[in-house]
Amino acid sequence: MNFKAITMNDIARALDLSASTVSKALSNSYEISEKTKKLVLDYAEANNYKPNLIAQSLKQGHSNSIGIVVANIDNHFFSQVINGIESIAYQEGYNVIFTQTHESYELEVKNVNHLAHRSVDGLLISLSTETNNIDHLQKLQRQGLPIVFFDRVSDDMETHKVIVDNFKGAYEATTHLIKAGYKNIAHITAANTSVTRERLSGYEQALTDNGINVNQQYIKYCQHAGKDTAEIKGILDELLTNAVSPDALFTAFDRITTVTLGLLHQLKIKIPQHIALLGFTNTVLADVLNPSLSTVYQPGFEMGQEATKMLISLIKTKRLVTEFETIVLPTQLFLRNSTLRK
Amino acid sequence: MNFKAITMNDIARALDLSASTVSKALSNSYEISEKTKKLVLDYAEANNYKPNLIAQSLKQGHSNSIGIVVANIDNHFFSQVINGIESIAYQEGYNVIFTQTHESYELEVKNVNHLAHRSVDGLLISLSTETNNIDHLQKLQRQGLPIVFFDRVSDDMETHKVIVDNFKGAYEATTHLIKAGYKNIAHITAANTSVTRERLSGYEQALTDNGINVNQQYIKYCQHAGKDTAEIKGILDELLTNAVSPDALFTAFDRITTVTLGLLHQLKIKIPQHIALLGFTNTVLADVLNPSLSTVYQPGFEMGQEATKMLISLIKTKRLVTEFETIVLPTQLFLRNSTLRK
DNA sequence: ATGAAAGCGCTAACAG
DNA sequence: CTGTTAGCGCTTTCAT
Repeated sequence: MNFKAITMNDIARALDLSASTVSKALSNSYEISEKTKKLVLDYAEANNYKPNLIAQSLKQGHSNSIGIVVANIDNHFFSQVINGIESIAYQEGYNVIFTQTHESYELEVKNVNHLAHRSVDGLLISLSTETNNIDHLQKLQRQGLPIVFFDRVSDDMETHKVIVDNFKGAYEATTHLIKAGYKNIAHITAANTSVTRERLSGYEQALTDNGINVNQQYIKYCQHAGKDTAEIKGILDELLTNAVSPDALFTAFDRITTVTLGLLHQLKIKIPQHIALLGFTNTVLADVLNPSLSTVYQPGFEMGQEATKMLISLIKTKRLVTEFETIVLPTQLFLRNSTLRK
Repeated sequence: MNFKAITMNDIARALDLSASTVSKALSNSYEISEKTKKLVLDYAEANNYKPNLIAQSLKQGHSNSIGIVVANIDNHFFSQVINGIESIAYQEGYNVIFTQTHESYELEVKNVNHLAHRSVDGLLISLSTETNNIDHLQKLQRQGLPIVFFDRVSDDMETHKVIVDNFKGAYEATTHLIKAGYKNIAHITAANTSVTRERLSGYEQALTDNGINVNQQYIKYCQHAGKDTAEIKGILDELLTNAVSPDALFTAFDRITTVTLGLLHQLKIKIPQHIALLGFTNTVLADVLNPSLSTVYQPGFEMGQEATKMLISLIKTKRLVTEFETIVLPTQLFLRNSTLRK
């Protein structure tokens, strides 16, 4: 059982023409007579001819498709980014292939290489939490593959990037908690990404600016951005048995935020009476959670759009690009019941 | 700016060998001496050689990749299915390419054809709500492309299918509402899919079996499975201004369920006091919604796994397959506060 | 206006 | 053990 579609040679043979004539007719070349064009087009139509895109790609050296690498698609933020990417890509005639790293460095390398050597014309990537080393990307960039970073970026490569103002988003969130009367604000975040560092400094700066000492015992890292519920459970246990248990949590990643909410429920901890909760998440359910959840929202759709526009411009440029841009989008703070004034 | 990776010919030229020797060395053929193998392997390693998968696919007529078509990835159910698919596919050495139809027939046709002619070895598909006609799939099947349906299937094609027991899931859900004391149970569902019909009959049968008349005014269809919030808003308005306003809602699709919850909140309708809510959804947040949400859960991960196993077996079979199987997985009913006894 | 031929990168049958 | 050759389906010169 093997997929066999009709080819140009089949058409050529059937109509007693040459393959090159058929090719030209199909692409509406001025060299071909109207009569022949019609003949070919009608036959192709009638026999459901579709060009073999693999052969086209091999011949042309490009494929009109772009590759996407994200941590997980079952994440509100990333799925919004993907929708933004698609919206621009389709409009510009590009197809989109996406892959998940599941926060694994190994899978990231594998997927990146697979995409590159399946001849995507460019790559859009948000690094996995495990990734420290971007050799795999640098090699491809040196070979001429256009790469644009979004969300979790690396300083080790010069290219276009799209991020949100993580520092400001975290600063505003933390400041809100302080103004609402919370004093002992813990921070749960993912290990090792650019996003981690920026949000952490926003958190620390807000504390400092309000005369609160940064307590290292209140800063907790998850290895895989919240995929491991047990790990977050352990972190909460540590925080809650601390000499001074925190009265608010500021969570920095989508999955960490929602998992934390679930765990606090299981522990029968009242929000915000016992502990307030505010986190980065793009869930559309924030309003209908119990309690409704104060969130830092990231413009995922717009991020996808901007990154894609930049990538396509890189793809289309013939000359070497050496001037790169980093777009910084604003976050939005939505205040709901999980951070009601103390 | 064009991606140029090192090729086998580059290696052959550099080492003064022929391309076929290099090819054989790289695939560890018994024909090649250890010395030459080492020479080639080392050079390839040092120069970051990666085979051009496009060329391999063209040559071999297959690509070790499978294509997935779903409505939307930002849907808890579908993203779980995708994770199930990946788990089997990777293990069997296949890569996965997925695309979204956004419930559009046109996009479905486009994506299906794109995948097929980009030489995926097989296709896994859940139909869009708009799809009535599966010519596009039948043509490909006739040409020998293995196709497996999951979730939203069609009777118009003989092939392997994986579904859940939609009738039973809906029957149990409706019966639960009745037993809990609800009398006027409305049903909001998506238009036009196999899933719609099966869940609708489960709902109707449960009513009938309990001596309740089926009221057509209580059965409402959304055109795009809940993507259009305004449409659901309109439906709720109609239901609530009905002569006898329903005291319970049974929603049949993931997105419809969560959007309905949000809209009831906006309308300041108390759940379950004013209206109970129970729906199909795979959201992991069901426990922490307000109120916690009674749900019909579908084993998405397992569905993805089963479908992929079947597809890969079809791909690997050389002879024509004429005996097809439909796997039916059970749903699970989770009772929470949104359907508390009246 | 049409066709012959070469080649994209790779594999495989066949020769040596 | 290594090389030559042909060909996957398509595009693109270059002839005719």
